[in-house]
Amino acid sequence: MSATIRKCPGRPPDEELKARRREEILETAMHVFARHGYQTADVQWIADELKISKGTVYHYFPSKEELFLATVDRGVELLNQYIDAATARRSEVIDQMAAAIEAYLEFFQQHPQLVDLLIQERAAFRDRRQSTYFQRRQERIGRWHATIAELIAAGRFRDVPPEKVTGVLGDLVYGTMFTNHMSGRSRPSQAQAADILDVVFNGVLTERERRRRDGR
Amino acid sequence: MSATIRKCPGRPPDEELKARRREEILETAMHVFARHGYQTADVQWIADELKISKGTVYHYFPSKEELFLATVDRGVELLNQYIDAATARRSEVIDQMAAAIEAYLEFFQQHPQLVDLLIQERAAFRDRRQSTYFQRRQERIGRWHATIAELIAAGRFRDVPPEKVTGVLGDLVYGTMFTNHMSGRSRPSQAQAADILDVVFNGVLTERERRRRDGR
Amino acid sequence: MSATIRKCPGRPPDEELKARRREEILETAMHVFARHGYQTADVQWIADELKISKGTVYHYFPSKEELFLATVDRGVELLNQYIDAATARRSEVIDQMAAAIEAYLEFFQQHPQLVDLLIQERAAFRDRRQSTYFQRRQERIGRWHATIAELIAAGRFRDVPPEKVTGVLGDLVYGTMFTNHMSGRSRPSQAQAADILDVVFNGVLTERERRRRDGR
Amino acid sequence: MSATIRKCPGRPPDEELKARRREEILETAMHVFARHGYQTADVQWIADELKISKGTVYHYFPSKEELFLATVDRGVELLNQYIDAATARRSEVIDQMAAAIEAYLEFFQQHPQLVDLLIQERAAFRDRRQSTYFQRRQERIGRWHATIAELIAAGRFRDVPPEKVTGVLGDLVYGTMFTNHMSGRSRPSQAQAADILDVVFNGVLTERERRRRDGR
DNA sequence: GATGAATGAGGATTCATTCAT
DNA sequence: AATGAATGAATCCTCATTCAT
Repeated sequence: MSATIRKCPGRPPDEELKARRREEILETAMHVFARHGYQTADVQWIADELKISKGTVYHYFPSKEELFLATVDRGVELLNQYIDAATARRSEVIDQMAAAIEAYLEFFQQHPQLVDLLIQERAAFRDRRQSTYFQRRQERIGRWHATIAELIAAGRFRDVPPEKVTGVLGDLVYGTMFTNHMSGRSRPSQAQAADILDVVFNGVLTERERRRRDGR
Repeated sequence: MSATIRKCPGRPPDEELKARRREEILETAMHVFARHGYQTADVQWIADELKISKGTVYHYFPSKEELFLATVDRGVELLNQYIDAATARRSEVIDQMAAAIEAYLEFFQQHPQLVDLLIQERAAFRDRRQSTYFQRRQERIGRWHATIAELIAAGRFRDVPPEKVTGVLGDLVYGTMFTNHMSGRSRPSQAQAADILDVVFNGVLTERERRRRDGR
Repeated sequence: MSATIRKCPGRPPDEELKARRREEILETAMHVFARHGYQTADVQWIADELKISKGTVYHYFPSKEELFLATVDRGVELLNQYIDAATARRSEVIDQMAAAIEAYLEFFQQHPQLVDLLIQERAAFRDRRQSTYFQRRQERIGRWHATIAELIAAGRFRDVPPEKVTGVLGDLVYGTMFTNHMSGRSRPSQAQAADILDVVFNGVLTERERRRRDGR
Repeated sequence: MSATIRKCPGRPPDEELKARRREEILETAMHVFARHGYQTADVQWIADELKISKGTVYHYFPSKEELFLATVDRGVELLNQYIDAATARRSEVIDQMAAAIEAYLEFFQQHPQLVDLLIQERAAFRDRRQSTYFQRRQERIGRWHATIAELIAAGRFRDVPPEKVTGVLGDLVYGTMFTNHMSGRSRPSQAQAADILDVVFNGVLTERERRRRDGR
């Protein structure tokens, strides 16, 4: 299959098998780590579930720690891909923003394990590692700043610093997602997204009250 | 601080000492559990820091687990007391709401260990226990529903379900607090509270855009 | 039992028990390490032989490595004490020298485990540690240099550098002891000492040959 | 041996290549085992250093143990060849004896790994195997007994049992060589040989003292 | 022949908990 | 009550060896 040039004798390294195995291990590891926690989870359990030996797991990942971190990386990567896909289906910017929020909540509802992985990451690597989630968030937030700046220029958003908007919205979806899972709340993600957007777009004050407060 | 001159003979049944010891242990446990995590933290470390023996810790708490949970309970209790005190200082309802949000963020900024305790609680007792934080939140949220209903009745808040408001606000402050600590963000809690209130009270849309969307 | 001043309540640390246990563990460890080798030996085996738990062994020694090194130290210490005791029983210097050699060989014949400990030490800690044996040898060799200088001054030893004599003799007894154990040779230590002394004192050449060679 | 049809085209049954490979593996194994010890050394490391696969190593040697023992054998064989070559260059018997001692010390100074191999052999195979070194020594010692008997007959050596002389000399060079490496002593092997021969040939006592002692 | 993948037994160390004093 | 000693279950990782290709 692989068209790699081999020296001559010997079993050729099967790159495809390697990638498949890696993926299988990561998938299983996600469930195991999410269910039992990083510390409690035994690498043996992951091996057992895949019907491979513990040694094989260590063949693909040098340590339990690396395996865990790769699992988190993969989770966050999948999340971002999901959001990007959803966003790409809309043309209008405000629609894109709404789609992103909805996709975000939806993804976590479909993959609740990721929430626990994020918690485990912090719990176990508190001082050794900056959160994968926030690292990626940092890399991706810029584009939304630009979008909001456009909306302000177009007179559609109030003239507030774009960082204020992304900050509040980011914290809000993050808090919503966490609260969902830690409190066992289950509401359709569409409805949740709608609530968020209603409040953040329109505010909760009546127009009268808003004017009254402006006047102060 | 403690003026106890204790010596061997004839000790009175000193219930107060007992309570003080318990409190000291909880205080130390909070730091140790927050810094090292529930699983990693060694009961010996807590004993060492207090210059008592491990056996003594087990005198006051039947197990590491109970000690940890008591530590979390105490943390959440202190948080709520802090919020209540701040709220009590205002008479106007909207001001109270603002004060509560500010106090919430302030408390966690002053006691970042509590954030980690909440994470550890979930990480370690994922399926055995409902989160202390959300349990208490549940008990306390009702009063805010009433408040908001009043504000709606008074024409100051738009007529949306009070649960929508508390839901969004609760998730938002929770997410803000978590993000602060997990991403290392440090912004004065007053400014953060102001941002939150500006967005949630006034929304981000301009009046023109809001009308446009209403028309749709 | 122990007259130590105790702070107040609590079980007093039993220093005597502690020392006894340490000694017991070291004694057992010597046999186990000598028989099975450092790497192969399981700390559990030492615990089993003493009918204590592995945890207890780790209570007294922080690691297998430290336990092993303490075992070697103790062995070399006992060797030196044995030699010193034998030497002290003689008044004449040449007799003392002979006694030291005999005691040296005797000790190793009685405690063959120590030979293996020395080998294991080198085998396992080749580059991390200078040999305990040679460290102590270094500290103790000086006194023999002085003795030999006296013998030369008294016209009893030929005028050769004392280091040459201690060097050759040291290497010779070391080699003899090692050879005994590595080749399974068993000869009474007295006879061996006599051979060594005969050769080193008198040389192997006949007087005629010696003169012939001097004349060259 | 196996008559398997080989894919890669027309390689001759190259027995020479096979021998060369074996030799390369032994050479590398010597360094690796000497540096890291038998137990610690990983067969993978040997393979890595040779840029071959672990499987190939197992092609040439059935087990780690056999590989190690072959390595020791080769080392002792080279030692003996070196000594024989040096001895062969002298015609006079006492000169041959001196040359053998010098060559012995020289070889170990040039191949310090062999010392560690000998130690490792004992450390790891304490009770399973008699030392390769002493086995070969046993086979070769006879010729020296004959030589010494001749020297005694010729009136050049004192009339002592030849075994006493070979015993003391053998132990002495062995001890010297070990001490060199275990204590980090570095002295030119010629000087060391000279010291050994001076003491063993002439003894350390003065003639007067020798007579005094004979008279006792 | 040569290789890379897979295996799984084996061992040091930790630490919550118990208990005698 | 307080202490320190003792316990032993629990778990990560290594690595010699086998084997399919």
